[in-house]
Amino acid sequence: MSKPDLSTEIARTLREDIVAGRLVADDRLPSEADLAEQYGASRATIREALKRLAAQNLIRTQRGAFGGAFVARLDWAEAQAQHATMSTLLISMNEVDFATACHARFALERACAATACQNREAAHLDRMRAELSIQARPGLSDEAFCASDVTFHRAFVDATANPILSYQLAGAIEALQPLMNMITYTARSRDEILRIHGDLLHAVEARDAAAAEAALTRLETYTTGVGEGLILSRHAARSGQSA
Amino acid sequence: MSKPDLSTEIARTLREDIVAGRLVADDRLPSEADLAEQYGASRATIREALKRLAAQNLIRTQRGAFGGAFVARLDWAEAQAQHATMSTLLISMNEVDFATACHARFALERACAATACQNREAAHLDRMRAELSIQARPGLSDEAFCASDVTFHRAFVDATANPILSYQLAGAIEALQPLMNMITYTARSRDEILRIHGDLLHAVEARDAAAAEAALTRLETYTTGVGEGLILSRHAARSGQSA
DNA sequence: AGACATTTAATTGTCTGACATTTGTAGCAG
DNA sequence: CTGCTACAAATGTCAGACAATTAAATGTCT
Repeated sequence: MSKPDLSTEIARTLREDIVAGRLVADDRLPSEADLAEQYGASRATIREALKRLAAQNLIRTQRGAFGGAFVARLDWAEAQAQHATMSTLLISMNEVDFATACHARFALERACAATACQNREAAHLDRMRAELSIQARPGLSDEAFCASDVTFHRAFVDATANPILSYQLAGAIEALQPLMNMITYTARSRDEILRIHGDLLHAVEARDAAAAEAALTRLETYTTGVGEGLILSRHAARSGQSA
Repeated sequence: MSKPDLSTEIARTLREDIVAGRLVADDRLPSEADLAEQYGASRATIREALKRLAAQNLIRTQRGAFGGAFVARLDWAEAQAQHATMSTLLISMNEVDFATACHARFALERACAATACQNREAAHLDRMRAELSIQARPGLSDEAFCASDVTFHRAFVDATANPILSYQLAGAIEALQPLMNMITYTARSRDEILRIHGDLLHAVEARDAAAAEAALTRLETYTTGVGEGLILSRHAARSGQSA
């Protein structure tokens, strides 16, 4: 067991104080000078520890008189963004194959179906309808179509009115979107997607969970199929080139 | 738009290089001195930037000759732990009520049922059986029971053989466990839990997805019920005291 | 008294230069 | 070939200084 760095240790201590609730949102930490004295470290070391916490969105700092480091009020949106980038990295680094990613994404989204059908309100339906009409616009760029795709699905999971589900799902959907885009740009048929999105909207509107799940399953099947086809043709092209 | 700190900017630049794949796992970053020269900043500032990246598990540093900062190979387990602590904080800070947390947890876990039943192997069943027998031990401490509970459910989601699902779910399960524990310590009947766990195991063994989902739903209903009861009794106690 | 300008003090952000510590590599001795 | 030593390249830490920022206190004018 190698001894960790001092700054790492200090960061760990402070982090535990926050996670355990000994330091609560908007509490002010001692000034860097005070912390330095308290931990018997130099200001530079303390600052490195604080920067670690800041990178994890556990604290925010303010300059000037009566400034300092404050325990951050971590909100859902911020955490979601962080979750999404971490998932993105994870997926790209571990080279998850498309079928696995696709399966996970829709399994998770199906988990929202029943709750979304139960709790959806008019505003959610409106958001979904708005995105649907955007997606139907002729001449829409691929980028815009994909962005609207994400928004549509986020509106769907938000309809669960469960912030935990929203947080988990929206993070996952955003993280997997680059993979999805990759195939959208080349091969996805917008008509088929639009049809399924419409079915999903109507299912949620009718509070028909089974139909919503069925729509998502169809979307999964379709997307997986397109992806597989692409990979096959790419393999064929590659072996053709390398031969 | 206030200008962000230099160290923040440098961290952002390097992070983008990593996320965009311009720097790839195990690549070595320039030394702190080189980076300082390159960015026109002092070593201290560079170090603060690097510490931020280290806190996000994007790089790891090695001391000594030919040491330095290397792009980290982010693995599932590490990310999962980070995901779990972030979720824990989020839940405690936003004071999610028990019913919402419970519903989200089981909705997500049910999302795994079909896949787990399809892909489960003997090893997964063995792990689940082992935990089940631990949970049946008389005189088992509450802490040990809860720990085994977590392990049991993680074995279940691992049976999906889908690392993305495992990552998402295990993070969520661990994050919600403290809330679950809170009620376990006081009121949960182990017999009922054991019975349902047994049913879940048998459903997975028989590859019966519907039965697995049903077991999870029963567990959700039971847990939610116990939680509600506790909250009610607590409210009653509090109003009794404060009156 | 009230509005506005100025000073002040506290605090973070950055720089500089130094030294301590760690660790792979090269060279040397046996 | 093995083991020891010396070296060099990094990161880790420290001390002290100055710059920049900001809220509060103080002063000033009307």
